[in-house]
Parts: sequence; structure tokens; C-alpha cells
Amino acid sequence: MRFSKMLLPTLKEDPSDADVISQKLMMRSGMIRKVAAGIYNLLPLGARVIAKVEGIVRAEMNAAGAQEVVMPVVVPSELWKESGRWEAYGKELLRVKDRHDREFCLAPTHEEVITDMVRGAVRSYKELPLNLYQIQTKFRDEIRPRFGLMRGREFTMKDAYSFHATDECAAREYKNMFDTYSRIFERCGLEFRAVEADTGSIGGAFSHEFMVMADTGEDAIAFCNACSYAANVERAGIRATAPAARDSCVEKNIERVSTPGKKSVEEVSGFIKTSPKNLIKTLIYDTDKGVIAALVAGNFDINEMKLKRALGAERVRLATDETVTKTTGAPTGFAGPMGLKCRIAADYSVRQIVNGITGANAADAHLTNVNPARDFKAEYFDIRAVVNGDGCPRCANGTLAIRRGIEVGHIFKLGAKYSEAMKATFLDPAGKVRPFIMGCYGIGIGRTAAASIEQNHDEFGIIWPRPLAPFDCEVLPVNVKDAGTMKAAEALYAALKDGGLEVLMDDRDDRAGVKFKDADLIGIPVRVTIGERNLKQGLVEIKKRRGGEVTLVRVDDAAGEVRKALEG
RNA sequence: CGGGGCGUAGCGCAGCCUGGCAGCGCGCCUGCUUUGGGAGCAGGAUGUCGGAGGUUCGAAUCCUCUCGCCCCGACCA
Repeated sequence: MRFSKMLLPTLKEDPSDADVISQKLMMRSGMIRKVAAGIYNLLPLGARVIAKVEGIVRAEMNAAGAQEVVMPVVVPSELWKESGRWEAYGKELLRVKDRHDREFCLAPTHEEVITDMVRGAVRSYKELPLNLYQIQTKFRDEIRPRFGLMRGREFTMKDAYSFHATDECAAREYKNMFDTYSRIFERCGLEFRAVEADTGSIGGAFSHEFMVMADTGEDAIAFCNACSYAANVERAGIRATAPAARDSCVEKNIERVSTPGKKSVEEVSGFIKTSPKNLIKTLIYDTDKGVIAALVAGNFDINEMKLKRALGAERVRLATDETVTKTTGAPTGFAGPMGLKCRIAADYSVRQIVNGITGANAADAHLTNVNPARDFKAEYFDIRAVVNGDGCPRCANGTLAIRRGIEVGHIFKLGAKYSEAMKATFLDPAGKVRPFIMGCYGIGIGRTAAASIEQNHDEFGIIWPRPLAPFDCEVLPVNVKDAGTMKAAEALYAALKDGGLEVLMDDRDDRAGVKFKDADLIGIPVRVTIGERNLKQGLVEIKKRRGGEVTLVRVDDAAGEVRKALEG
């Protein structure tokens, strides 16, 4: 491809509305342009990169035995009503009506459609298992789209769904997909980890997220430094510790202290001159199981996802000031477990506290020398947020560290949630009607490309790993008006293309500096610079984008040297 | 949805407070010079000042409404 013919509008300055590196660089390198909030055009360069990601995904999915299908973007509401998600999904589901006033939605995911497809086509266990995938546009009307392709409303996703006669078979496919995903992200040149994840509203038995490590990631992940444990902090556990040994004589008597206007942990601990870890923080939650009080040591935070699971609740939300007052008899900021009528869920960290401080359930007052076992009853769970240095729940000695990641893939074992709801069944060997056991497996295509940029860039621009690079190499004649330069450039361009490489030739009549800057921005792995000075010696310059290593080689050897550089 | 901010040339921005010819840098077009890291000189084109209404002799500027976009929060297969 010749630069002069390509729609490749690079930008010298950062666009004002971009706030992560990948978005800035995608805009600046002319890969994408915004059409509306969370909706983008892919320009030729961007389309090429996306095609590379899709190519890798497609090849690995096919190799893993999955079959490609294509499902519609516009889906009738009936299917979603069958699964119950027409009501459950909320405003993210963009609903539209056709000219006959029939209801449709833009599909944010395709469990319903695929389940419908398979129930209409598969009758017998003999036709199982099946793994069907598509690479398709999805639409989710996100409350707040951001970060370019990383969190758009319209985005392309590879989604696969597997159907099985038995749990064991579904588990095997889960493993198969786990391995396939690992291969896919390895081939994309990404530093990633598979982590245990929360299954969220899609439901299901267990699940892993594939996380690309990046400081700009929207998810936090806890890693063990000793074993292979890694989990989204939404679900990451903490090693259970035995209750502190207690000596009743150190347990002092409760005293009530006046703490006018001191509500937060910082204010109270500062006022009483003690450490936050001696405070028993009491938060009142409104849940579908009623109002509950959640307790945690003052130096930690409650993890609402873990609280939700501990309670077996569907919905957990911090109570309004009004509910707090009604429950505790005091304004927000003075709640404590003693004398509370509601259910009390306490984190294990509370059990360790000796002579702690709590709210007095009265305005402007706290209690000191409160001792959990002696002074109130609570159910104990692991419900606090993990922090750096916590003990690993899986091994004896490891500690957890928290890093950020971008979720690029997610695999679920779904079970029969959708097949039961939608009566998708087959006949087993005994002639018995059974619902399909299902799995589902997603990869964000654009997000994978964005994640690659987050991981591979420098101050000058993108540094594509070869598998995702829009071109393998770039030929850069310094002065296109020099006949000798152009003769060598054209010859090399042709030779590289004939050798099966994807080549970009910057044949623009521009200054060298402009072309070098653009080359660095666009980030093609290998660049061949052809300049008059070197050419007089019969030499051209090969530069690797990553590392910036420069070598001078003979013109005649250039094609072979490019190939070597690409491999190295 | 709550809080904050921004819409002025293709891009990045100033001008608005205190109303009076529509500006700057980059990019774009023409010519000459230049040609290994975002060139120099000279000339040139480009705007419903997001939209509608109002106040005023006069509105980018003040007022009202509206649309879009961004940030923080809540939310999230």
C-alpha cells in the first residue's frame, strides 16, 4: 500500500476528548474517528488491525473445533421475554420498534438467539457437543461510554456458545476454551492473566476473565505472589485467620464518649486518638433480604459483591440517610452494632478487635472498649475488600498484590439457565428429555487491539507486535524527488510484497522528519529508510520500531534482512 | 440519574467577565527556496461562533430554552 493513496489522516496533537493512551494513539494514527459517544468509524488502518485480531481469533476457534455462524444484530423481543431478560436487563438494552410497532432490541449478547437456533435444529445427544461462534457487532447502551474502543456502546465481539449433553462434557469444553483463549492472547503478543471472576447477571456456575495487565485497566485484580491464585477483586478472598486469643482481663468496660460532628473513620479515630483499625465501621445496607448492618474494621472497606454473595442477596445498596436513622435511631455516621435490631453481617477483621470503638446509635456519640464476642452477636463472613499484602486464600504463605487489568475475554460455564428458561432440550441415550448444558465464551475484539496499545507504546506512538500490526514493514524513501532513491524504494517495495509481506511505502513528497514521525506514530514493526547518502554506498537502513535498533545493510540484501528483523 | 465542565476554521485553542470588523498555532492551496527527525519566505482559501428564541442601535459575548460532547460518581455481559 502506498501512503499517498491511503486514507491515513494522522494528527500532530492529541484530540481533546481522549483520555487514555490507546484512544489518543488510535485517533492520532488515523485508525479511528468518533461518530457519536461510544460509536466509532474504523478507518483503513484501524480496520486492518481489527482484521488481524479477528483472524487470530477465527483461526484458533476453528482449530479448537468451533464453527462460525452469524446471528442478527436486531432481535425480536419475544426471545428476550422467554429468557426473562427483556425485563431484567435494564436500560443497557437498546429497544426499538419497527414500522408495525413490533418490539426489537439491538443485541448486546446472543444467548437467546443461539439457544433458539439450536433448539430448532438439534434433537439428539448424538448431535452434541456443539460450539458455535460469531464475530459480530454488539450494542450496549452504556451509561457512560469512555476510553474509545475500550468501552464503546457499539463494539465487535467474538462470542461462542457451546451445547452439551452432560456437565462433564461442558467442563471439558470450558477447559478447551480456556486453553484456546490463552493461545489467542499469546499470539496477540499480550501480557495477560486468567483470573477467577464473578459471574454477574449472566449467571452460571463459574467463570474466568482474561485480563491484560495495564495501569489504565478498569478492573482490579488480586494476585498471589506464591501460588497461581488470581482473582478479580470483586470476588478475591482473603485467608481466614483464627480469632485473636482473648484475655478477659484486658477487655475493659464500655464507655460512652461525646463525639460531636465526628462521623468518618478518620474524624473519629483522630478525635479519640486511636488507629482506624480499632474502629468497628458499621454500614447500613438496603437489600432484597431486608435492611442489614455490615461491619468491618475501620482500616478496611466492605466489598459489596462479596457481601451480596455472603447474604445470598440479589441486590445490595447503601441505605439512604432516612433508612439509617430509622434503623439506628441516629443520623448517619453514628451507627454501631450494639442494640441493633436488624441482621448483622461482620467481616472477620472485626473479630480481631479488642476494646474497639463503635457508633453509639445516638447523635454525636461513640462507644469505646467494645469487644465483639462479649458485646454483640454477628454472623461472620469474608466481606471486606482485598488490600495489598493480604494473605492468599489458596495457599499458606503467599500474599496478595493488586494490579489493574483490562478484561479482554470472559468464559462462563452457564449450565442450563437459558436452555431451561427457553425449553431448549434434546433426547438423551435413555430417551429422556433434557435441557442443554451450555457454556459461553466472549472476546472483545476492539478492546483487545486497544489493550495491545496500552501495553505497547512509547512517547512517539504505537509499537505493534507483529501479529496485530496493520503492515509488516514500511519502506521510507527520504526524498521522493531523487530518482535513485525511488528506483531502490520501488524495487524493494515490490520484492517485499512478492515475498508475501504486507508493506506500506511512504511515497509522500514530504520532509523526512514528517515521515519519520508518522512512521513512529503508526508503529509498524520494521522500517527501511532509503536515503541518498547511504545509497551511494549501496546501503539502506533497517530500524526496528521496538527498541529502535538500527542496522545498515546492502540494498540487495534488504528484503532478506527485513524478514530477519521481523523474526527477531 | 447526581455533580462539574466544554461546544468558535479540518485539529488544538484564545476571544465571552466589561456587547462594537471573527482571531492565533498547526493543517490545507499556490509559488520559490529547502530535503535524515513534525522546514523558511511570500501569497491564499476556509466559520450558520452547536441550535432556537429573547434583550439591545448592535450579541460569539448578556438572558431563557434546547441539542451534543467530556470529566467525576453511581451502574456494568
